[in-house]
Amino acid sequence: MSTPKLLLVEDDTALAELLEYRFASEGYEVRTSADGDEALVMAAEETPDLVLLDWMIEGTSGIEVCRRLRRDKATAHVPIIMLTAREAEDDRVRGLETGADDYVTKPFSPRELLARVSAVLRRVRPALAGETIETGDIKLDPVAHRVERRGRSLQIGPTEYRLLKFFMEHPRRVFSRSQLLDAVWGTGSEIEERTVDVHIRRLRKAIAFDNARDPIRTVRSAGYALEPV
Amino acid sequence: MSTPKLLLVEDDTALAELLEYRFASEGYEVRTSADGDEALVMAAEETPDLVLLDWMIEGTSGIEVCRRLRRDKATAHVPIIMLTAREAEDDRVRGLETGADDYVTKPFSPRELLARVSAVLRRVRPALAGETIETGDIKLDPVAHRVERRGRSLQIGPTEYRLLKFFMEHPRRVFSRSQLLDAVWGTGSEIEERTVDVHIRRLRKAIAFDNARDPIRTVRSAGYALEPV
DNA sequence: TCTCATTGTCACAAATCTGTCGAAAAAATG
DNA sequence: CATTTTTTCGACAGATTTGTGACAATGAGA
Repeated sequence: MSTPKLLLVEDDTALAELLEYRFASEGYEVRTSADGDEALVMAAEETPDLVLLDWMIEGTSGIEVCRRLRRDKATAHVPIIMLTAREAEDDRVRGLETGADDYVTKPFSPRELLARVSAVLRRVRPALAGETIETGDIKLDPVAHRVERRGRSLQIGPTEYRLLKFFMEHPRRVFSRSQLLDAVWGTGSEIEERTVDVHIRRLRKAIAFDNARDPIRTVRSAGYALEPV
Repeated sequence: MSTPKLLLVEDDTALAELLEYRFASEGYEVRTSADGDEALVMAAEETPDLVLLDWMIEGTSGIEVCRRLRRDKATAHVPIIMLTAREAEDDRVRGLETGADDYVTKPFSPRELLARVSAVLRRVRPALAGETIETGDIKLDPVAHRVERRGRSLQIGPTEYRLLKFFMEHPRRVFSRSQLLDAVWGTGSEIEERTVDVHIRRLRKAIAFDNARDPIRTVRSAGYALEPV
């Protein structure tokens, strides 16, 4: 899974370190700069997934950084959350008008900022916020109805898709044919149990990949299970 | 340009009226409800573009309304801004975790809320804010009502235009025929579902380009999606 | 009024999916 | 090793779903 990359622009060293630590421990990759111009260079070097921008930094002002980020095509669509002083409503409004996506007023708790960051990422890049299911090397995006393995997208039929999705929602667990019929075909479907085998085979074929190991395990006289590769 | 539709859930009548007035005069279409359950019904009737949700309402609580909005497929992706009391940080964090996009703490100025709403809409549906949207090599200018691909402008009918615009506002996502009917033709239109197919074909034809890949993906038994090329 | 673009439906063709069989293969059993 | 049980595999006909061309109705603009 890709770890979201944050760019933190904050000249209060103590606060910066605190945040860096918290975000890192939540699985984010954080790069920090205390200076507006330096931050712009860093953003140009490696486009971050989200920018945390203190409004009151020395040198190039926050609002100017925001504007320049928006102007450059590479960073024009990177979400920006600004960190502002509580009182300055004007700043906040101006920030939103300039193109920031959001703000958090100081003092804030790291926990709150985390929730905010994740909410914004969820909006902008669902895949980063974990709306997709990942099992081993298979990724399934329910919103886009798309399945890929090792980055390559797979061609997969409707029933196989539902079957795979069900398996991925409950990895490692063994399901009997009748359980699968209930879960995937719907309760009370009058379908031959053997038919499940056929769809398992079709699913296997659909997700087969070069010589990668088959992630679907047959449990003799019990059913099938998906084992993350 | 289309006027953004807001749903305001607020049981403080005075505040509700104030906001209604302000937003209306800024070109928004506002529907108001003082009650959670009623609000859910209203949202189901006509999907709003954004929900303003007071956290402390009588009856069904704000958090519950939020959760239910998220659960229903039709409203799952409608942005929600919650209005909370200043102190309750826990509520705010919980709200963001439940799926709200944003919050504003009371008391707030209408001006600030306006900026916030417009920021969220810009992020989620740029076309509502009058910005041009770009998806892959297709560019759509909602103000000029023009579409171009790789610099060359495309001839495109009204319905196909709305369809494309909707797709471009939600790239990659799969929409069923009935969702498309609701979104593009308007709720409750009594139109044959298969008609969507025909317009998809017309749209495909309109945006076809030399031998460029067709960006509209058919998802069998599910619907259609726009994939950036 | 006439013209022309647009719209919603339909019917048919094409593509794709589904559930079942029976034979072959593989795994347990004794 | 022979037998029994269970799973895999290939094939196929019927069913669903989607693509496409044609057409009549509608309505805006000349």
